[in-house]
Amino acid sequence: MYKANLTKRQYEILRYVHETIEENSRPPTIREIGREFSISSTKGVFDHLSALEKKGWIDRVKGQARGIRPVKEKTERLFSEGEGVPVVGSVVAGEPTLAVENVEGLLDLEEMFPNQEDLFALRVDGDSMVEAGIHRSDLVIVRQQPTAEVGDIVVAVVDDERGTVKKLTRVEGEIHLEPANPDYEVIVKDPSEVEIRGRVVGVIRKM
Amino acid sequence: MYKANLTKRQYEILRYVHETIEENSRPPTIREIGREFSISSTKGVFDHLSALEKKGWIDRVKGQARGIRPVKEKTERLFSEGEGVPVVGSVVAGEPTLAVENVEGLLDLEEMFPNQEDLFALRVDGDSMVEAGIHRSDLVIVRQQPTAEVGDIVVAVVDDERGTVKKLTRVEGEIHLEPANPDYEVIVKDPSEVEIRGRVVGVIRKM
DNA sequence: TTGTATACTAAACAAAAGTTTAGTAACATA
DNA sequence: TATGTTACTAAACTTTTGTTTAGTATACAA
Repeated sequence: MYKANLTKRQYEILRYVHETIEENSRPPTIREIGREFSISSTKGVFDHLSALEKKGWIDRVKGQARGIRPVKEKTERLFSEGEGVPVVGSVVAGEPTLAVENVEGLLDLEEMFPNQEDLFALRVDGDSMVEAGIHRSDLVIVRQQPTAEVGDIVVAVVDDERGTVKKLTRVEGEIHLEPANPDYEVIVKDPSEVEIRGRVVGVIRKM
Repeated sequence: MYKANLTKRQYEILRYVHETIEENSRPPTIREIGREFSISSTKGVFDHLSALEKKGWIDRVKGQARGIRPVKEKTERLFSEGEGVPVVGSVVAGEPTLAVENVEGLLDLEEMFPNQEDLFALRVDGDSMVEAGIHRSDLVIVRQQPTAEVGDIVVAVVDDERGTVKKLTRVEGEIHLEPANPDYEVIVKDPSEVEIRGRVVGVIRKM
């Protein structure tokens, strides 16, 4: 056994198929694989594909040109070396930071903030939320919603002004939009005067 | 003219090719396109592909099965509706936040923090940098480097301990690792006792 | 009015690619 | 010792797929 119940040859061929799709947006033909690995008979390659299919790494569309379809999640997991930014659990003295043992996983930003229709990003232009860790020019990721819970950091529009990022609280029937910076004052409004646009669910900063 | 110098039919066929690749990891054959659009003759489709090629939207690998290769950037730009989180410039009263006019672009996290070999992400486990906007359990994006400039926020290993995130300064030949929290003390060390592992280039927080 | 682009049908052909049959050899497992 | 898996060759066969030829019809610009 080589890796993940595959033989070395099967692993190499699966990798070649995966890479060909990445590069050319289409799977290789049996003869292309044969050429790459110097296997003169198409049957030689065919057998490898049958083995890969049996072991659940690929699907095949019978009789069709370039009918190899790697099972996506499995295959991507197998060949994900170097794809994405690795997340390390801790930095320890002596060892190189990116030693394989230290890597806990890959940072999947698409997964953290997927293409959901109700998400948008807004660049922050004041410093009223610095103590909440939201700085000028940070991007806040906002989930669109017309209401929010007390304690949420929200994007709200008040007095026909431009939107502002503040912490939402309620005191005696009034809405308080609290900055996280002593230099700014709490905005106190009647609920009818505040339009809540969404709740901040993430912050991204590039320095 | 329909969109981007294409006829309606050409646009539809290009979109079908694009979507087929997205869904099945391989381009359609000429006959598959014909089936989709009820074009009984392969020549009908062939002509459309020739037109698309001539107009620079696809490349073709002559004589090969599924040899249609959409020109990546152009095609992706054309069909990128809804892909990614939109970045809005500001939130204005009255208008729906995600109105097309407000969208400045799409948040491309892969572009912000690309798969560069020297990047890694580290989850912050203390609160010593809160005043620099780095909170407990934030992910910091770190560029690996053995030295850094004064003023940089760095990941450093001191005294055989686990790595720590601090601001780097130098005073009279000594290295100061300054927290951004008055509850913590500055770490003062001889340069030989400090291993700098990298510089913080980004922060990502999910709430 | 002539040429060019678009949008096709129908049929045939050639090349590419998948599939099958027959067989060899090494190696591990029961 | 028999059985199954791996890893192939060689050759033939079938199907799929790309390509070409011949032709129709419409619309538009020079």
